[in-house]
Amino acid sequence: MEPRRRVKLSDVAQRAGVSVATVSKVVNGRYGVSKETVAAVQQVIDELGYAGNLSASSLRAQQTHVLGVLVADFEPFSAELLKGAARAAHGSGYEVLSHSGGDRHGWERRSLSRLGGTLIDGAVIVTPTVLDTEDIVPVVAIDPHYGPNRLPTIDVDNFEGAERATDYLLGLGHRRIAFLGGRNELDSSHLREAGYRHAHAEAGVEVDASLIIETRYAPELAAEATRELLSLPEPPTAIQGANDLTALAAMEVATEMGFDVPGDLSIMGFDDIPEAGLATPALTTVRQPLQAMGAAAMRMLLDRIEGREHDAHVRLATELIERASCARPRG
Amino acid sequence: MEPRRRVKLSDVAQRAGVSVATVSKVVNGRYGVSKETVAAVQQVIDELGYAGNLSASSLRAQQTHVLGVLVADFEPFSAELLKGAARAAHGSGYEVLSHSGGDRHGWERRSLSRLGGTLIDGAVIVTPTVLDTEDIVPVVAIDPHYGPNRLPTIDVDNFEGAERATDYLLGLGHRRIAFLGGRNELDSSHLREAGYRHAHAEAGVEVDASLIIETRYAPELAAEATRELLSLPEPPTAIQGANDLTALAAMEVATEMGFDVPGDLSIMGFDDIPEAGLATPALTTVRQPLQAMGAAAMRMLLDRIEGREHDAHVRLATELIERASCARPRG
DNA sequence: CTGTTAGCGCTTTCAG
DNA sequence: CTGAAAGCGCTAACAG
Repeated sequence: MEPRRRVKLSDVAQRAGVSVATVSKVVNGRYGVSKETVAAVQQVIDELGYAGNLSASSLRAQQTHVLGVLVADFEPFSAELLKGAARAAHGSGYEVLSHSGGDRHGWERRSLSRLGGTLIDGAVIVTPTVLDTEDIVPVVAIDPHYGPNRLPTIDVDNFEGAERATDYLLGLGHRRIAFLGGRNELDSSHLREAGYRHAHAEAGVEVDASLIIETRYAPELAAEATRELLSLPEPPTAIQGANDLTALAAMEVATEMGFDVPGDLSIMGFDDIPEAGLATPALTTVRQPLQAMGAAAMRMLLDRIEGREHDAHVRLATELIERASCARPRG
Repeated sequence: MEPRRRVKLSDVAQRAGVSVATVSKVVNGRYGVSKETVAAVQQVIDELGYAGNLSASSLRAQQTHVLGVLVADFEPFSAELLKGAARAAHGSGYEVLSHSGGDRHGWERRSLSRLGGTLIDGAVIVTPTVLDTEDIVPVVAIDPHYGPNRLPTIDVDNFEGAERATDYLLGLGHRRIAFLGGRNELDSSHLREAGYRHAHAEAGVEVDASLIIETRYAPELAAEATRELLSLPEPPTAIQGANDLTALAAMEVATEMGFDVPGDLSIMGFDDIPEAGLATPALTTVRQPLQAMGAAAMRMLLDRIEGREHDAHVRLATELIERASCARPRG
């Protein structure tokens, strides 16, 4: 079968012997069309398998009943959030469309400009870094740059989560704990490092500054940093990653270099993406309830759009998930 | 800051003192604009943070450089495929947009009609059931209804994968193996059941027809079926699910009912979604290389669109992943 | 109740 | 090299 032409409103109109306006009314369930006409038009719609063109209708209509989940990239973290957001949208009468803006700076603003106002009626934005204010359409942020800001926000207590993780390592007896930082301009990243430092301070353990390296959440940089760390005259006995992907990269390098995890080196993550539990050894980490966060964000967006009251900021609890990548240091 | 108005092409044109046509040319890098004009316009674009409206441009232009990944729903299976597809699109010059059509019948055709031709230049469609032919825009199917059909397709050998899984159970000594089927109208589902039957035949073990129940890949139906199965006078000693979600639902019910998995009952899945490895006990299953399948589909789509030669059908290998949910039957 | 008309924001001939 | 004008497919007044 040759690539078929898309069937459009005018095709339906012509076949049904009515105007496009009438068909449009039928499609959108507007009043002011006789039962007979509705039936006749509907019949043709079914025959032809007509489904409205989203670009065209969104350009003209004020609402599309499509909500966006805007992410920098489809990686495990955002994929989990997406699952949760989609679940929360079920039965709401809204469809969900997810757009990956590509990692470049300003992706969130760009995505929003390109889709907002026409294509989507609102958006959940995952980890925006330059956007701190409502813009074009209703927006809810997950784990944004500046912590609770002018955007309705879903996040977790990053400080407390990281602190607890460090405490755990300290409690195991570690005294040289490296920290593979994220991106310092990100609030969540900053807070995780602060939690790490605070736990040390509380325990009266001094932090060796050379053990803190910024890896920008990039696995390659984390791998490189780990190589350096483990080549030190006095290597750390534990590595805490600013997120799971970072920790997992560290684990891979450590294993390659012949270190036994957790025998020679303990590794701690943050996020609890599915890959964390699947790693060998399974990664001990701080769980963010990602799907619940995605769902909460979607619910909040729906509340905004439909004019319901809602909190401006929802903070969910983290949980330390003890698996197999941390143990007491040797000796 | 009050909800800002979207900045449009005409705003840029006005501010730069040129026509919209000229701005459009600059935005799209068309020839026939003087260097000075380009620079001036570009400056205004940056100042205003202009980013073209996707609906509008897609309506007029023949290409959007956006590719769709069309799914019925964002669940673990499609989320994995999406990760792989997105990875393969990196650096291709195409953005990816994923749309969840909602589970209703005909979602794939509807999604394609709504987005195809205007919004997206091509699509990867996950598990289409009614679409078997090219339509509007280039399409690649992952695990479609009718097996290798007229659509370029990515899949795995479902028959062989299921057969191997059943063999494994048979090899462990199981003789009463229940099969929680998927949707019989789906080719992959059909083949998995056929593999299950064939393994029995080869081993000379008769299949008890009352042990085969169609659960339509719905966890609730799988749960119900499991309850019935385990209430039988002579319950099965193993349950093989048509997919992981089904198997996981069975595991949950079995555990609730006081059965020890794998002590009293072995459970086998299919797919190896992340949740399979994370379950307790970890699910033994047949792995489909989901991310690789998503990536292969995206590469094939890119090949089609850019006019490169490519295979019409790529079949990837499955692998039996032995984890902890299967053991020898008691006695 | 139905059709005509005027755009939505943008791209693309086609004149100037 | 630049701009005026004609739509892409659809919706929303507004007449009839």
